[in-house]
Amino acid sequence: MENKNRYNEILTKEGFKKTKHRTDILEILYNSDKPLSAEEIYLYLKQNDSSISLSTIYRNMDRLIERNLVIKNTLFNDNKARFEISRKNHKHHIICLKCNKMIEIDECPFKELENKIKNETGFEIETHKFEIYGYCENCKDNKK
Amino acid sequence: MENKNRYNEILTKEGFKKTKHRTDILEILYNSDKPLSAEEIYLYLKQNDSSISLSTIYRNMDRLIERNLVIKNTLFNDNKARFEISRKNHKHHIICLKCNKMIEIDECPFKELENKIKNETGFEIETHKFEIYGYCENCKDNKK
DNA sequence: ATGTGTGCAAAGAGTTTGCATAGGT
DNA sequence: ACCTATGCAAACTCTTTGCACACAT
Repeated sequence: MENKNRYNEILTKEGFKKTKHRTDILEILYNSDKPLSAEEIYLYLKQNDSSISLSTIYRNMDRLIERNLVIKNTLFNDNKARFEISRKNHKHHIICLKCNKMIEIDECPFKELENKIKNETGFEIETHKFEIYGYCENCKDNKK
Repeated sequence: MENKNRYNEILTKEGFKKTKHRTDILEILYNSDKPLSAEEIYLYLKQNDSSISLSTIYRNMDRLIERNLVIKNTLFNDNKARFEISRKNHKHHIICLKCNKMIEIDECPFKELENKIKNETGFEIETHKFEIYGYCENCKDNKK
């Protein structure tokens, strides 16, 4: 956690109060290379001598998502929401169907495609989701 | 529902008993142009003078997914699972963030990318998800 | 001082499970 | 006859909400 003040300015501008919980959540997501569930955030704080209630996490997520500071990710198959920081350069992942290991995919090759689809459908495009699923090297010979 | 026997052969081969509920579910998904939630399937049958319990739907889904006859889709943001028939040529969609209107995207341009990622990560790739989100022509001037 | 933020417990929503009965082979 | 499939109700998991108190501005 190098810079606890990373989000101070933005929080003020967006009308948020700067609370410890809010900055904690944002820092955890900022420093994570993968989307985290509410429970994962909860446990992280617990293991680092802090404490927070799950309802506080969910309530903050709602507001941070509204202001586009956080993105809700439902790409796993366990019906559990995960959250990630909204970054200028978003990332996609490849996810192991057995152990849930995730590796980032560097490129996002969808800019052209989005333009094409915008023209064809008249949609105003906000975002997209793309993830690949399979079995990682450790799991692929032992899928069950 | 043109052909109630579409899945009979497959069901037998996969060790399923041919029950009315199972073929109903498969036909509904087969004839739907979008993924359906368990409740949507439940209501569809109810409105068509049939009846089924939600647990039956969920139990069937688990088994049909195991055999790759059905795909679980978690790409919506409401933490509700949706199910779709597994087709030879899968489709991607663009989804309106307000009214949930979906339009199919014709192409699936990810075959090359999958090969590249397979080589880079060692993953054995099973599938991928890709959807685009935005506002359709009707909703884009009135997002709230 | 005011309004926003928080914890706790309870409520909600979606999904899963145990058990007795019904139905397919 | 056997074993799978189903309905019902209860249990479970994740998320949301009401309320009283705490904290940031």
